[in-house]
Amino acid sequence: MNGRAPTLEDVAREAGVSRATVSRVINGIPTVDPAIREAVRQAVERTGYAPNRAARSLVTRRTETVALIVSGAGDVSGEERNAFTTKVFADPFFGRVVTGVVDYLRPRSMHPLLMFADSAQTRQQALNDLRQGSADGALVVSTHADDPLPALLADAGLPAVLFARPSRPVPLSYVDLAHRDGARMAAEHLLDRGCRRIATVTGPLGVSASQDRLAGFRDTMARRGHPYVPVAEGGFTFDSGMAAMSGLLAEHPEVDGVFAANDLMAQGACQVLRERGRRVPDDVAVIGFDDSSAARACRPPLTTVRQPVEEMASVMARLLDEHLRGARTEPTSVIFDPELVVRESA
Amino acid sequence: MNGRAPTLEDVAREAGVSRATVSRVINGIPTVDPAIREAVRQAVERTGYAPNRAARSLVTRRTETVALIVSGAGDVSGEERNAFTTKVFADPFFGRVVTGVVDYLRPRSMHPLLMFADSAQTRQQALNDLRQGSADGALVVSTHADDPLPALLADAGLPAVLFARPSRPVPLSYVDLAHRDGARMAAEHLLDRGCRRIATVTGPLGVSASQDRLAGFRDTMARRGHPYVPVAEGGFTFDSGMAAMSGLLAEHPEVDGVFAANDLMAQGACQVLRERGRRVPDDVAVIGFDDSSAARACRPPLTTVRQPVEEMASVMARLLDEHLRGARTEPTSVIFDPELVVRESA
DNA sequence: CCGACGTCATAGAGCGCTCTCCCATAGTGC
DNA sequence: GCACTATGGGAGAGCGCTCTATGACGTCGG
Repeated sequence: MNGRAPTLEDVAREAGVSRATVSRVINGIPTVDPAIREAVRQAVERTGYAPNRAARSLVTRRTETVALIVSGAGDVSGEERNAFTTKVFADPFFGRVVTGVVDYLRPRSMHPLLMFADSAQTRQQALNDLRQGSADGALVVSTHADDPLPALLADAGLPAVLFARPSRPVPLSYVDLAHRDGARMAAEHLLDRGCRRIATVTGPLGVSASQDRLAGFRDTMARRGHPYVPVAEGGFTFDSGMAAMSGLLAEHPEVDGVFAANDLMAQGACQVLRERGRRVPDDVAVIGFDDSSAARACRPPLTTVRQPVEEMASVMARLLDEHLRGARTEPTSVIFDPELVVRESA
Repeated sequence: MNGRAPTLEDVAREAGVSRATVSRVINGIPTVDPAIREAVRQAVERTGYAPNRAARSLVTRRTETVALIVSGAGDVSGEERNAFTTKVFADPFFGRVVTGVVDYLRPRSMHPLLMFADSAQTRQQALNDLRQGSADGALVVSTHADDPLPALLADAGLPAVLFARPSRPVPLSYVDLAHRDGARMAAEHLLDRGCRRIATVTGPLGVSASQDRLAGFRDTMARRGHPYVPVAEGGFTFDSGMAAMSGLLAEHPEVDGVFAANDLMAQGACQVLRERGRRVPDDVAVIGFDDSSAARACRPPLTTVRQPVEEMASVMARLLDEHLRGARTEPTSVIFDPELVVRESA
C-alpha cells in the first residue's frame, strides 16, 4: 500500500520464509509443508500480494496471452481500414469466433489480445509484437484466401493456428469446415423439396470457403442433372446479398431456389424476393449458411447449413495451447462437419 | 537464430557499443551520435533483434496494453455465461466499440486485451489480472446499471474509463451520450410528422441508458401534451423487439408511431408490424436508436438516433491513455450529442 | 597550456520473479 | 550407531531490459 505493490520478498519477510518458498506456494508446487503453505497463504492475504506478470514472463518466457489476429489481405489503408474493422465486426461470425476462443481460454486464465492485420504495415506490426513476446502464439482468422500472414508466421517460427485452410500449404495447424459437404446438403435439400431452377449467391471468391461452397454446390447439382447453375458473387454482407439476388432475378426470373453462402446474404436475398412479390419459401426456397443467431430470429426463419463456429474456435485455441505446451508438435488439421438445419425458408 | 532470440547484449556486441547505447537507439533518445545510431540500426537489422516485451515492462512498469472488459452484472454461470458472450457479440454495438478502441490504440502500438466479467468469479479474475499488470488500465463496457466492477476498479486504484455513466457515482472518467436529448429528438420527430398514438419500446430498464431514453421520451411527450405513453420493455434484441411490439399492438391497436430504444428492436417491431399488415411508415412510423449499420441496410431503412459509438470508444481510449501518461488526473466525463438520422421508417 | 564545460558512451545496479543447486533435518535399513 | 536416502527450505544466479551516475574525449576561452 505504501507506494509500491508488495513483492515476493515482502510476502516472504511477512511469512518468515524465503522468496523461493513463497514462489512455490504461489505456483502450487506440492513439496511444501502444509503449515508453511498456510502461513504463506495468510501472508499473501495480509499483504495483498499479486505476482508481477512481467517479471514472471521474463523468466518463464510465457505471457499466458494469445493474439487473436483478424487478418485481411491486401494493402488497405485509412478510411478503408476503418471500414475493415467495422465490417469485420458487423458480421456475427467474428463474435462467434471470439466467444469460442474465450470459452477455451478463460478457464485457463488466458486472454486474447486483439490485433488487426489488414495492411502490410499492420501485418508487420502484428508480427513484431509477436516476436517481442506480446503473446505466446497467434490465432489467425483470415478474411481473404491469399493472406500472406500465415506464411510469415510460419517462417518466423511463431506458434500459430489458423481458422480455415490456407490457400497455399503452410506448416501450421488449422481448423476448418467441410464446406463442400455443407454445400452438397444445401443442394440436395433444395432438389429434394422439388426446386428445379436453382441459383446460388456465393461469397467473395477470394475466400477459399466461398470457392469450396460453390464447388460443392455445383458438383452436387451436376451429379443430379443440373450442369448449369446461375451464379452471382456476393460479399458476405446483407447488401451484397440483395444486389446478387436482384441480378439473379433479372436474368433468371423463373428461379425457384437459392443457396446463399452465408445467412446475411440469404436474408438480403429474402428481402429482395419479398419486395418483388415472391413468397419464401413457396415461390422461392432460400437456404443460407452458418446458422448465425439471425437465422433463427429473422422471418421466415432461415433453413441453413450450420457451421459450429464457436466449437471450431475453441478447438483452434486448444490446438494452439497444445502446441505451446509442447503437447503437440506436428501441424494438425481438424475438419468439422456441417449440419443442415431445416427451418421455414426452404 | 541459434536457439534463443538475440538480446540487447548481442546487438551491442555486433555494433561494438554498449547495451545502453543500443537501448537509446531503440527508444529513439536523441543524444546519440548519428554514425553510431546508424551502426546500431544495422546491427539490429543483421541480428534480427526484437526487444523483449516482458523485460521492458518489468522496468518501465508499462505493458502498452489495455484491458477491454465487457462487464455483466450478476452471477451468471455455465450455460448462461456462454449465452452472455454470444449475446454480447450478436449486438453490433460491441463491434463498434472495439472498432473505436482499436482506432485509437493502433497508431500508438497498443492492443486491447479482451476480458469478460459476468460473474463474481470472472470479475475477480479480471481485477486480479489487472493488479498483476496484465494491462496498464481498463476500458469497461457494462451491460447493466448496477455493475459492481467500476467501484471495485476505483477502490483498487486501477486506472479505468467507463463507457456510460455509472449508476452510483464512482471516481472514474467516462464517456456517455446525451440519451435524453436523443429521445427528445425522436419524440419531436414523431409528433412533427403527425403521429398521435405513440408508444415506446424501451431497452432493459436495468440499463441506465434505457431509463434515460425512456425518461427523455416521456418528458418531451408530456410537454407536448401526451402525458401517457404506452411502454413495453425489451431486451435490446430483435426478438424482444418483436415481442414488445406484439404486446403494444394487442393493447393499443391504434398506435401510429413507435420509438424503439435501439435499432435491433426497431427492426423487430417493423417485422411484427409488417406481419400484421401495417405499413411502415405510412400506418405506423418507427424510429430506432444507435444508427447501427443494419439501420441503413434494412427495409425500410430506419430513421434513427445516431450514437457515435466508434468516436465515443476512441475518446474512452484516449481518456485512459491520458490518465496513464499522467496527462490527466481528475476523473472527467465526455458527453456526446446524438443526432437524428431521418430515413424512411419515420 | 590548462581548466571548464559540453557531448556522448559505458558501467552497473536494479525491476520481481523462477529455478537450479545445495544443505539441513529426519527417517530408514543393517 | 552409521551410512544412505528422502524431504523440504534457502541462497543466489540469472531472465533482458532501463536508467542513473560516471567517465572519456574533445573544444574553447583565458
